[in-house]
Amino acid sequence: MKKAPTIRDVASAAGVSVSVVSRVLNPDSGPVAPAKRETVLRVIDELGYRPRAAARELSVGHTPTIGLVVADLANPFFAQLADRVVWEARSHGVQVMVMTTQEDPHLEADSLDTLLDRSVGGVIATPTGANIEKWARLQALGVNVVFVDRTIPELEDVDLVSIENVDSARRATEHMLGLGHRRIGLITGPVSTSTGRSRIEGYKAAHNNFSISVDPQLIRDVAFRGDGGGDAVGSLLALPDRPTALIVANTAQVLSSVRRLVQIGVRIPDDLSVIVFDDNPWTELTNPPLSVIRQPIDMLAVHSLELVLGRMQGRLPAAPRTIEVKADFVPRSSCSPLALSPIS
Amino acid sequence: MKKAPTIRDVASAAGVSVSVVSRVLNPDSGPVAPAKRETVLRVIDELGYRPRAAARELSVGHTPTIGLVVADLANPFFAQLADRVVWEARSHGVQVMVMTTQEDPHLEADSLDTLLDRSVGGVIATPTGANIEKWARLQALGVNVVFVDRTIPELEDVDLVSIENVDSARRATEHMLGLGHRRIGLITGPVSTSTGRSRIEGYKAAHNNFSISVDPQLIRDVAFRGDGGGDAVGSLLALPDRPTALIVANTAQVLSSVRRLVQIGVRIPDDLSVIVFDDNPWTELTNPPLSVIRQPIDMLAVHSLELVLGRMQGRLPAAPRTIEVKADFVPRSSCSPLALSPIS
DNA sequence: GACCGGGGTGGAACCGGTTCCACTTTTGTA
DNA sequence: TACAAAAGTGGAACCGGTTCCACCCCGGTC
Repeated sequence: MKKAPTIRDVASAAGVSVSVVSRVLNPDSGPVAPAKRETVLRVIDELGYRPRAAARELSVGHTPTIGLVVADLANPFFAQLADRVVWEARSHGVQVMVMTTQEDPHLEADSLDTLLDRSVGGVIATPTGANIEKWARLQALGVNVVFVDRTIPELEDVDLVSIENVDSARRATEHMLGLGHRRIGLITGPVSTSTGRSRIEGYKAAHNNFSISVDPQLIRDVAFRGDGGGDAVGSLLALPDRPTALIVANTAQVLSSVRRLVQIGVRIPDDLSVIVFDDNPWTELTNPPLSVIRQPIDMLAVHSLELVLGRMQGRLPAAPRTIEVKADFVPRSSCSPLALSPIS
Repeated sequence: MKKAPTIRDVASAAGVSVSVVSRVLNPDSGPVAPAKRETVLRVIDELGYRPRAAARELSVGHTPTIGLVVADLANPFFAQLADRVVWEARSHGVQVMVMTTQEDPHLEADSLDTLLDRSVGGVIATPTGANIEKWARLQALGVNVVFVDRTIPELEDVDLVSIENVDSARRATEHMLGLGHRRIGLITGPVSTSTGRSRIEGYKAAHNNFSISVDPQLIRDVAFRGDGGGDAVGSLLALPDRPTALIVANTAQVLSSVRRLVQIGVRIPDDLSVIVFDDNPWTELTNPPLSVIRQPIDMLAVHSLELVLGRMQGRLPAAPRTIEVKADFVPRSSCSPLALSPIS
């Protein structure tokens, strides 16, 4: 438990000044004679010296660190996103502080304070939708903010990386309509979120294209947390004129929804055609394998990191950027044409 | 982008010295007249002042931060563990830096360096098994290390939190033996890991209890990364005298293994009885639902955090602790008795 | 009335880096 | 050979907190 050597220890052991050691540590910060550089490097190695991040941070005013604020690591979508972001960031020499909000605005506010205290240069986040003034403050203090997956429309000047939500929902819906389905249930995120609204928009657009009117009863916007998906499944199937197809467009509620379908023994696709958002690893292990809208998580991670690092290095125009990546529709076996004359 | 106020700004705005502000910030560090405390708190609020973590860290020499080093966040087991640890830590006012190793010793070494640079007080990790001297160095520098799930036997004085690996594997095996199975495949982690060895030990113990000899061909220790699980499934089923039961005791390879089973159309449990380690959310959505050994992730998280925080606060005896928590066997529908006269 | 004790306060050193700047030495060129 | 430019170096201030310590002032005690 001996204490770690400091830059001054290195300097005196190498017979040079701290300035020289610092310049060896940070190439391009000034010239060092090759011979001394050698000596210093050797001493550093011998002593096992490592510069302390806090000291450097204090003096330069910021850290090569970004915050990643997601709702819930237990959700595979966020977990994979986090994995990719951490991984990509490392290859850029950037550390990531992962924080979870559990969709709770208070926890989100806490996380932001923490990140602020740590002087992170940027934040990648899936915002809960609240804390608008807090996000604004963060930006005012020079922290670069990139939202991923969802956004807060009230907030200007924020970069956004997401999938083409409207289009993805439209395609899924049109696929069902094309199979002859006319009553299509939609389970999506809260209308208070941008994704919730966009996906409903896509759903309606598809109906519009097919000149079919939309039954509002079939649209369920449920919270990300809790068991809203399962409950929505229950109540949709209890409808007098129950849907023959279901689109689960709420990533966090897919598991809950599918679990309920399995529990009540719905036969897929005979009783119900199903498309879910997000290609979790298990979606092809169910019986039958589920057709999915696959969010290209790698792309989301890469682009958001790109944006936040780009801004941190000031090599991006000031105007906020919105990057929408295409989501693939992966047909598997959970959708079938509507039987021409269903039992009625 | 105005710069954030410092403690000196607060001090002069409140008409007191920085010492007073600091004492207000850290109660118990000295007396402050109630009236001044009020003033200072008001000014802090007005200015939106927040102490910078780096400055404090530099001064006190350590941070209320721990590192969490796991193999792969995309694996639900680690993701949930991380989620719980982050969550629990926050309630103790402790930040968590999540790092992933992808089972790569180099990346692990990198992560440890980073954590060291940031002066974390403790580390919770699932070690790759390498970097022994690096772990030792970390400890020598006063960083408290707690391993979770697996350990490195060569390393003394490290706390460990894991499930009862030997016992869990033994119970799963005995369950199969009790159903009449005599050829039971085992897919487990590398024998270079403690979990790999323990689970093989349990498997053998069960056979011993039933006075049945073990066929080494049926034991496959495969790497955590890659597609070793699927390959092992393939080769086990290709055996002339193929197993009638399979235990997948390699958490990371469960998905790969089950995917292969589904691909080649093995009927479970008719063709093959199956038990897998780890109750991923999807294990009850497969057809049929899988019987699992459920690792109590919450307990693992709580205990490891408890240990690391306890050590950081110096309120634990010096001797290393090993905490083994019981894993539940959750029977579902993927095991059946061996048919008395199989096709032969 | 002298003395002691303690609450309350501010000055200043310190933590371990970075960076500016003044200074010396080397190098290159006329 | 002379002299400017460039390379190399070290001292010291600085980042923003914490903490030690000296000091003041007040009340209580003999």
